Amino acid sequence: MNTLFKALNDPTRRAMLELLRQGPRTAGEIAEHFSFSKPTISHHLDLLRQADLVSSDKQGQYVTYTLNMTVMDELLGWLLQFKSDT
Amino acid sequence: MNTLFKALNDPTRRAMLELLRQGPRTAGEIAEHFSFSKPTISHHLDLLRQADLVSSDKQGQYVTYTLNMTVMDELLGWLLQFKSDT
DNA sequence: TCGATAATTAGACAAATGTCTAATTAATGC
DNA sequence: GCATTAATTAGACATTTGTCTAATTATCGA
Repeated sequence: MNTLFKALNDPTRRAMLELLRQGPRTAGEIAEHFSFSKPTISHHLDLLRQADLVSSDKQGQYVTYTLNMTVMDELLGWLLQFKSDT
Repeated sequence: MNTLFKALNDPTRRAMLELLRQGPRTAGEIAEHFSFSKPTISHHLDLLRQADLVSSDKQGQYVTYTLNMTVMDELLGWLLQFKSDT
């Protein structure tokens, strides 16, 4: 839960998730959408992966990142706990 | 959105929200539940207020904090955007 | 009016975070 | 084999964050 909120607590990473919503992308393709250096992008992607928000798959020299929704459900559950009994 | 995720990105603050789920509490009552100094608690409450996750009401020397769910709906909406078209 | 209580503000400080450049690893194609 | 390309790792650095103690503000009760 900690790593999840940590991963979400950055506008760039949230934008990455919204980009990946359109479908899997390689690290390079993701990097093109932002004006940060490749290592910075790589670092952000790493944090997203740590939170299990994305999965990565290496094919040749390319690494493709894919959105992983299952962990979002955990967040959804946490959130709904507040809505439950008002 | 930024202040919201920032506010949620701390276990103590999330625990505060869960505590307030049981009903409004004064700053002192909230402080009793944690082993941090009062100023630290006050600071956390301030961040929650900045994110509009809680509202504060001063009655005499006591300040009562109340959970405010409306902003959670914003987060819920952001979240559901991912669930929408899988 | 004054001491006690509730809470916040001010300021310091270590730890975590986001960014960069330089170096490294791994795969491709000639 | 070697230059090129994709991506990550390493390390540095400024900024932000979470915590503390000390000081301040505001209210209560006698």
